[in-house]
Amino acid sequence: MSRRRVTLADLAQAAGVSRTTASLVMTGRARELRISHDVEQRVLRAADELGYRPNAVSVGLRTGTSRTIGFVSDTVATSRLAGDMIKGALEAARERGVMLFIGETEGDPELERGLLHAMHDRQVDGLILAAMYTRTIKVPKDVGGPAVLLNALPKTPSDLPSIVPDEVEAGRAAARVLLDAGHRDGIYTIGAGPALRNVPPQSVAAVERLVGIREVLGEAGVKIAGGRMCVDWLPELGFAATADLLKKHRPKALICLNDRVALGAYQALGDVGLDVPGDVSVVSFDDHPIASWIRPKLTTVALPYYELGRKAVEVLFAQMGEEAKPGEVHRVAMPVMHRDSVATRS
Amino acid sequence: MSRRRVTLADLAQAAGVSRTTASLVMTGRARELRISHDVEQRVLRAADELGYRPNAVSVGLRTGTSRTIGFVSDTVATSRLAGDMIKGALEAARERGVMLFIGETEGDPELERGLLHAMHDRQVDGLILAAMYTRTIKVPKDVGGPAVLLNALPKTPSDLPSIVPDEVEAGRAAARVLLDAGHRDGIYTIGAGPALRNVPPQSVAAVERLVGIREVLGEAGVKIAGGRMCVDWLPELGFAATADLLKKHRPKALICLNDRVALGAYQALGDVGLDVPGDVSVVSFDDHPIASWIRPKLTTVALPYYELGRKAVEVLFAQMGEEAKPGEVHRVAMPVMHRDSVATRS
DNA sequence: CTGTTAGCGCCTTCAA
DNA sequence: TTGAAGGCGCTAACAG
Repeated sequence: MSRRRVTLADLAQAAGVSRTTASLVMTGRARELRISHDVEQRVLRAADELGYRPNAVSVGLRTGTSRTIGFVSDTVATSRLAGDMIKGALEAARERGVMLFIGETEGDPELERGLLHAMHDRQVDGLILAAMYTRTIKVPKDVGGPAVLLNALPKTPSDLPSIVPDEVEAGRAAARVLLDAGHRDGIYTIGAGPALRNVPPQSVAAVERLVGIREVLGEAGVKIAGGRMCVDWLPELGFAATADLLKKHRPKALICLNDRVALGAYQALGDVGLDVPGDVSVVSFDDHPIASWIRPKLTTVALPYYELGRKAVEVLFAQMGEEAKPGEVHRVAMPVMHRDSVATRS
Repeated sequence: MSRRRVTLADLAQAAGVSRTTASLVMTGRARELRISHDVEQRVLRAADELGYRPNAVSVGLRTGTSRTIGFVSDTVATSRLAGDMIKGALEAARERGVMLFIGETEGDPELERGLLHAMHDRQVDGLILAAMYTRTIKVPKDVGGPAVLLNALPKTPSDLPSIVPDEVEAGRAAARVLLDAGHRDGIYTIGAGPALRNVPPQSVAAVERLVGIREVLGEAGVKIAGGRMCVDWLPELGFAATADLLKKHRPKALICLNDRVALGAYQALGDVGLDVPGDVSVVSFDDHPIASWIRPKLTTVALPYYELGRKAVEVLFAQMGEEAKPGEVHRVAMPVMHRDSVATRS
């Protein structure tokens, strides 16, 4: 018994019609072209029995379309945080009957060129250019065809739409969490700030979060008491920064610029016998898995990875369908995860 | 200026040769078929100038091969731990000039069928069937063509090769770490054990790790003092299990069945004022990122995700090339990450 | 050594 | 309402 795929010709023969007719029926244009109901059923039945499936490669060659999009990232696929971004993209793609190619550039322009070529060679219908952490990227010039930037903004003006988390609003939300809990003083930032220039290099998240924080606090007439910057948002550095802060100050609330930093802060706080949230409230950003693993569970403003991924393919499809507004920036809301690290002050 | 892709015909015309000749040159068979050096150079130059790239879709249709493999997982792509698996596969694929389709089944057989179809429709050259955590899976029967199981073993005998971490050896290694540090008693397991039947359902890792642990300890004439099982390896459950253990016992060493469990154990130990590793040594498995974030840094036997991914495509290619031994199981070594959670006993 | 010819499987005018 | 024919871009026999 032959394992060869059944082709349209096989199907046509089995149904006793021409290939054209079979094709028409299979592409759902039987009604439109007024093919007899009888013939239509015959074809459909034969297709079912033979297990006919159109060869996507052939269709691709013929139509120039592949129902495939490429997901190219610096290293997002491997980022433990951002697998959800792919998951979101994957699901949105599946809903549209589209497959996903993935590739990583490792930040190497040479690799990036190669990948983009390999994808174009395979006639991808569109491209998602993703970054592991939110930042500005240099848009490769050989992006032929529809593309969107995911978790990234173009370094130089570009027509490509961007999908990014709404970090400014997240900053506002974090500040509001503290305000709502009655905090008015003794608020310090860890990881960046308190001034806008004290941010890790390249990090748009840092400045935008800070902007939001300062805005809401400012409106409420509350001053940030101080802060410590970390060149990288790692637990060790968060620990060091917090330990250093504690040498001179007794904070009542910490806004950590992300969860890994917060983990370090927890450790430093613990070392000097300060209780979270009894003595010090902590808010953070990202909603990394550890946020709900550490004790007390961390109240944090979540990075909406899954939604970002979904949105990317939605925008990409809009892009592919009509002409979209060039360079539009889509901001995805960052939800607050209320947990146990913030105490109410009277 | 036309943006149309340069075709072989264009190239042939520009070089003043036939399409065949151009094709021969471009596929590197000029030497073999003794095409004049002069013509070869002319074609190569023209190709370079025109930026000719063969249309992979067309090649696919013609040759039936697509230089593409499919990576299908239950939900590994999104698993924060296992992004490295994809990364490994991605790199090994890139080295071979192959692209990766990815898809997730969410454990839904219906989705799985659909995905497999979609991939076959696109003529993938091979399939990687991956699981998020090591376990036995039901091999779908419509896997036409070469395929390998990644981080999974077939539930019923199958011809497909498997690539899995060498958990038994990992268990041995963990036990040796303790033995080498002079531990001879007061050793408890957390997450599973001490008996082989006390394991979370479905988890092959649990039983294999336990087997290795018991083997080495047994050989050294050391008895496991006791243990606590967790139905799922989560920090909370690790905490609860350890706290419960501490009500009755004073362990000198803990073998946690994975890092998340170990995190919970740390918390429980801390609560009763026990110091790691001063009072209690801790070894664990997985090398989750938190292992190096918590204090003291956790000594753990690493899950070789990256290597697993690489190996999967290596085996897949071997599979595609020659006939491989059916059903072979490839075990990838799990390296010990020596850190600070184990103290030497005199 | 190089060119001609014939498809791979499908879709799409154009005729019948 | 259906069929025949051509071609997407490429490779592989087979001639010359």
